Amino acid sequence: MNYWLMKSEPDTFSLEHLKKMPKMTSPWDGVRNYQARNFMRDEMRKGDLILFYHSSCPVPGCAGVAQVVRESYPDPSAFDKNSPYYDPKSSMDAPRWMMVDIQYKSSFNQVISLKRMREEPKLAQMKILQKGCRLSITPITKSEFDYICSMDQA
DNA sequence: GCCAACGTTGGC
DNA sequence: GCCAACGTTGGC
Repeated sequence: MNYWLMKSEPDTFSLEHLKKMPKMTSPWDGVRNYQARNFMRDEMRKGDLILFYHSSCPVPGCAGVAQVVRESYPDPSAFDKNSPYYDPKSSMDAPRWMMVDIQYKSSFNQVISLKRMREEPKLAQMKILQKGCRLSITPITKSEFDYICSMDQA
């Protein structure tokens, strides 16, 4: 099993939005970055656990946990001319963009802020903390995942 | 709103 | 294939 951190802007799609969806599942569409696509296409497996991270908001940080429930398939928003994620270079025959479906698991009692994460030497290797990292999906280790979950009790 | 950092594009 | 220009991300 793998562990991931996935960023979302809560104004657009928050963990609460995911929780309120029927069946608490949602397609993770609109990713238009090759590295992030490759992670979804090649490495994400059903059952993988996800730290759901809120970015571009008053308190950026980890809001809770979600899980991969469907492995990668073509992102239909790339075919939709009316979608902001439309990409004319992606076709049904040769889909360029892939996505997965994720499901709500749990919310932390309080957001584990980016500020707190930076103060933890054990988390220093996380890509999200590296200067200039803009990747919306990054792999994390089980120990990083577990450690952040444990910070919720502290 | 600013701006550093990064990915993508496109001319050559 | 290089690289300058551009657009986007995201913390502050």
